[in-house]
This record gives sequence, structure tokens and C-alpha cells, in this order.
Amino acid sequence: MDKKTKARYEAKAKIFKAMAHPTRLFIVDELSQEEKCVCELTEMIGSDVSTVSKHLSILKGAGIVKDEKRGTQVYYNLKIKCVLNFLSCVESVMKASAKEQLELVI
Amino acid sequence: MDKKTKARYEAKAKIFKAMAHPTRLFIVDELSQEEKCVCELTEMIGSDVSTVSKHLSILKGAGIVKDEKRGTQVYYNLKIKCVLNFLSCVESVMKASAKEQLELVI
DNA sequence: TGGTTATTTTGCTAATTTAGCAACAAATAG
DNA sequence: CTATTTGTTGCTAAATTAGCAAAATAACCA
Repeated sequence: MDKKTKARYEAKAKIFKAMAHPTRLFIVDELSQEEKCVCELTEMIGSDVSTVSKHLSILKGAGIVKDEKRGTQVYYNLKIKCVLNFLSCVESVMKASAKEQLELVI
Repeated sequence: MDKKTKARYEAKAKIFKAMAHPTRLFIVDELSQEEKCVCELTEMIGSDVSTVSKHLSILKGAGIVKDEKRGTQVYYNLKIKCVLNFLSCVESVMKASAKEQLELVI
């Protein structure tokens, strides 16, 4: 595998990694409906603000969300809508696995 | 967040995590074209067989690929085709980020 | 049976990721 | 200017993951 191809796979993996955390998937889901400030997300999630802020900066670094400061608050928006398609596929993976499991038992 | 919802996000995250590695993305890409045995993938990837086998078992555990033993060899197949749609979205995330970067420089 | 090939499992260490407290920074209100 | 609200950053401990190497398992053939 040449260097460029390898670098491309690494870059793609980084984006998957950014989504590969339950809290961050929750954030993406919430932001798909409407923008939210860090404080709102923090309350929903129930972790420390610093933890939530860090999750958001990972999503931002991956180019998945964007932020906008308004007054003392920072609002986050979903930047790339197609990531939602990921989620429906993931659900179909889950369904297929569950179905198989079930068939093993029956 | 209730227990069930939390568990669902964790399950989804697991699937993302399974894809969140350059080698595993490469494997998914290769398998999208045609089935391959562990030995073929190992040669392409250039890591230790044990490492490749572990990557494959992670993809299998996530329900993304399936295996089939034929003689002494184990062939792997892509089970869920829609994961390929992920990849095109990931590419659009990458393009958008690169474009932004470029605009900062110009 | 014994030896060979293909794959998986296990043991181990190094590297990465995560959570949350505490300190710091920015914007605003009084 | 000082206090308050909101977020970010630095740091540490705990948990997870990666990858090599050695041992174990399985199928095949002489």
C-alpha cells in the first residue's frame, strides 16, 4: 500500500473515531434536530462540562460540527448532515445481528 | 437518559469503533469488491497474521463481515453493504474540511 | 500417524483514550 | 472594576486498544 493511500485510510479512520463514542453519537443526534449550547448538552448528558466540551472539540476537529459563540454561550451545529445516514445503516447492522442471535436460540 | 437509550448508543458506538481503524477500513474496502481469505489480506496489509486475524474478529464481532471456512482457509465477506455509504460521506467530510483549510490560506 | 499449512488464541508491553477536577479565559451584569 | 456565567485547557489515574510473538487448533496430505 502506497503512502498516500495509507494516509487516506488514516484520515478516514480519524473521522470514524470521532463518532465512535456513545456520548458523541448522542450529541450528533441532538444537533441533527437543532443547535444546542454546551450548557444544554451538558445537562442532558450529565457529565462534567469539561468532559462535554472535550467531546465537542473532538467532533469539531473531525469537521463534523461547527461552533459559534454568542455572548457567554457557545452554540454547536451539525455541519455534515450525511453522518445521519451512517446511523441508519448502523441500525440495520444491529438489526441483522440481533436477528441472527434470535435464530440461534429458536 | 434512560438505561435503554444509553445501551443503544453504546451498541452503535461499538460499530463505529469497529470501523475506526485504518487497517479495518482497508479490509472493508477490499471485501466490498470480493471475498478474501486471511492469508490474502495479510499479504496486502503487511502486518503479522495474528494482527490481521484480530482485526477481522473485531469486524465480525460488530456484524460487519462474515467468515466461511473452506478447507484450511477462512474466507471473509462484507455482510452489510451500506457501510460503503459511510465511506462516501466520510469523504465529503474530508473534502469540506480541506476546502475550509484552503480558504484560510488564500 | 506424523508433518505441513492456515488460522486463531493468548500473553505481554506500549500507546491511546477517557473522565473529571482544578485552574484559567472570555463575555457580561451589576 | 468585580463578580458571575460559560467554556476551554492542563493534568492525572483508570481503562481500552494495538500489535508482535509464542502456543494452540484445525484441516490436509504423504
